[in-house]
Amino acid sequence: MATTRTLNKSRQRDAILNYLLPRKDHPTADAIYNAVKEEFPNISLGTVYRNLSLLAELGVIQKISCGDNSEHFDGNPKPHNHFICSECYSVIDLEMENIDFIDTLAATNFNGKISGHNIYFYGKCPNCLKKETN
Amino acid sequence: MATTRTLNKSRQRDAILNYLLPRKDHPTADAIYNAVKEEFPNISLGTVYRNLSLLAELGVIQKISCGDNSEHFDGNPKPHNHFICSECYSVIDLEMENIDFIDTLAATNFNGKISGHNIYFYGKCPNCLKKETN
DNA sequence: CTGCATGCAAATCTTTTGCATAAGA
DNA sequence: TCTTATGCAAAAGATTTGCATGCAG
Repeated sequence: MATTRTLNKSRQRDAILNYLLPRKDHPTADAIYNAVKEEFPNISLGTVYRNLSLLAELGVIQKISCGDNSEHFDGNPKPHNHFICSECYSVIDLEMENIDFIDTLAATNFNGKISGHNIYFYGKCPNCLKKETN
Repeated sequence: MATTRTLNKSRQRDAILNYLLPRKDHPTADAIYNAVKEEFPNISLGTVYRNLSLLAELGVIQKISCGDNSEHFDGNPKPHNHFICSECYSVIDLEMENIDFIDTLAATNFNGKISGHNIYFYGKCPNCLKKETN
């Protein structure tokens, strides 16, 4: 049988979500922990991790692996593309036209089933680019 | 001044590289460690990590973050796209036509400098797909 | 009440690092 | 002999987990 998951209301989970949803950057669990701690001084890192995992599983938020050895979280669950700065590892949403047709291109000569993709563009972010010009 | 790096020959590094280069899968550092240990019973995990990082920096191999909380390594340094199974997390090379033009699409409305991209397609790998049909 | 959620600490896992020694040039 | 590489163990980070307790339904 399928796992039945009944969610109780939780002030902590709400706070985590409220913090993350309006953000444009993509904080780590630890950053979220430190932010939410201002409202809930006793909240624990474990709770933050548990809720972030839960929310990601439910598809309410996204988990992003950008290669700096810690997961980042994105309050926007809809598929979209990211830019990761090779220098400072900041993660930025890219607003670009839909290119889902690449799934079809990828499916050629592949025996598995492709259901989507994540694209990480890389290079230098506006900030690092500016610093460099100095 | 630029950092001058003089590489000595190293049997261990060669063994790591020889193990990785012909592979089609994308093992983790630990998997590589266990494999190379058969030839060098005394090799240490630290040495494996040090050499993998070094080789990745030199552009001889690639480091791949696929979201399972450990880095995978790809003996093919040339840009190409990967498929990651949502179920078993195996990482598979995709052979598909070049779609580098998406960099240009992504650069629209973006103030940073885009120098490339990594695409991770996801879905079910041939193996998991087969099991499911049973 | 009954079960889900939390806080806390300990445990895991992955990766990095310091240091004394070994190997390469 | 001088520098780079290694092995080992400890350290550092990130994430997970066990458990007793607290809160929601």
